[in-house]
Amino acid sequence: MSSQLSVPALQANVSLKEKTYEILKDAICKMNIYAPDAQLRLDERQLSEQLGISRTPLREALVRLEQEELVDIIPRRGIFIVRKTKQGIVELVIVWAALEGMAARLATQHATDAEIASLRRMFPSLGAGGQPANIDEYSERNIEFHQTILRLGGCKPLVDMADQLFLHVRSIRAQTIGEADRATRSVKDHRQIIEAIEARDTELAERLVREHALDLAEHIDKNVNYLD
Amino acid sequence: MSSQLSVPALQANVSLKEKTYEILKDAICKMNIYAPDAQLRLDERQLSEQLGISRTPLREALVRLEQEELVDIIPRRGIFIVRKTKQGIVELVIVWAALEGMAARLATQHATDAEIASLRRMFPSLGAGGQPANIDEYSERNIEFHQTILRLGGCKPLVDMADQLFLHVRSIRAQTIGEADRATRSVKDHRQIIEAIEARDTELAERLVREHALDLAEHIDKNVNYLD
DNA sequence: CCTATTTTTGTGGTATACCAGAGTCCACCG
DNA sequence: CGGTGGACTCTGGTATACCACAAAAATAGG
Repeated sequence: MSSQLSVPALQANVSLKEKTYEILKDAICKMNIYAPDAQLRLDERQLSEQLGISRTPLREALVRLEQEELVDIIPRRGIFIVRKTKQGIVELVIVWAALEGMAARLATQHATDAEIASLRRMFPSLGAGGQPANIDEYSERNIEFHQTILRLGGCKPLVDMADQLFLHVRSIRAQTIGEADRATRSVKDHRQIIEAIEARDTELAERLVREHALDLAEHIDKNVNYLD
Repeated sequence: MSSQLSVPALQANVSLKEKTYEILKDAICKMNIYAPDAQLRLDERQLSEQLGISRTPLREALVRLEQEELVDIIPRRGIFIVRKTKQGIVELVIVWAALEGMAARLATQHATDAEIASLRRMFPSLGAGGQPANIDEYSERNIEFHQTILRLGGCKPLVDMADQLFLHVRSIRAQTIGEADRATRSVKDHRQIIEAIEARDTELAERLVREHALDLAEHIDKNVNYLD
């Protein structure tokens, strides 16, 4: 037996407004807000009952979500989950391209060799011909890859802002990643990006990362039609 | 007499939490938070009295400010205006470089000639040798110039995020703009940037804008010491 | 006189009650 | 039958009272 008293964490010192914020954010991100029958309206009183809390911390959580443009609070009308338009999502991806491009730039200048090497460990299971064996795993690795580049830049606000953008793009991502064509191309792009960063080629790394993201933006613009 | 009934606007439909948010944001941005004797602590109850409102809308305003990292709410300790570190500000300027660079890129591709021409009207009064005649006016025009580039990109989140960053950098900006040397150089940079955008040279415009901003970041890093 | 402990006080956190405006529905009137 | 007016209701907005925890102050013990 352990000689230590192990208590089950008991993270009670996080406020209700914080927990509520996390729960709601999670719930909104996980639901398919583009389904035709999606329930976009949130009822304060009903929600507070479901959560077993009063309206006060709930409202503070909602204020945060409103600021992140996840919900829209219309006085005396209601609280609504925001549906992004296609153009809105495309614009967010463009911003992402700018952020990740800058991160890649910084990574070539400041990241250690060991950090850069970690990028290579991010694609373990590729089938013959270089396509990903498992699409779900690939999707996870893909996200991880981009977040790692952001992190290697060593610039915290860059990471934070990209994470924020990611929230909004997540819902659409699953739809675009499915095409085997894009996945194969994506793997190739990623290899080139890694090589550029390894070579400390600042300009090339930035350009490749930016173009990779802008390519996604263009793809969404052309091929996603179930929005709007 | 006018044939139209002119009502005095009556913009009463903005909530207290909104007004409070604006007022506080403004107040925080205008105060010198780096003064040694600066009062960084905010008292909820005292503030609500001063504003003539209850704590509820005030707290909702504070939640927003916390999310923008303008204040830090520490449970059962207090609410504190956040002092950015020098490195923190440098990082924000780096992000800015990424955003404005992307905006310049987009501007070369999508902005109309008329829109681009508006950039030139932004520097009316230069003395002999190209230095700005009036440092305050120059500072205003400078800000306007950069915000215009952001706008010409035609990508709303780019503008919004840059505005957000601007809040945090504003306090330090007045300090760095003063040096005549930098101002002269800045004017030259701006002219080159305008020319690149006019020539629709996407790569050059992006590079010049980025380098201009990164140059500011470096300058802050090297020459600003009254922080920390 | 110093230190350890208890008490007090002050802070943000939460719950609740009430308010005001917008939308809805139905009765009334033309 | 149709349109209009008004009451009703439902929503978020606001005010207020109370709670829990932490820091500070007071006090007891050495």
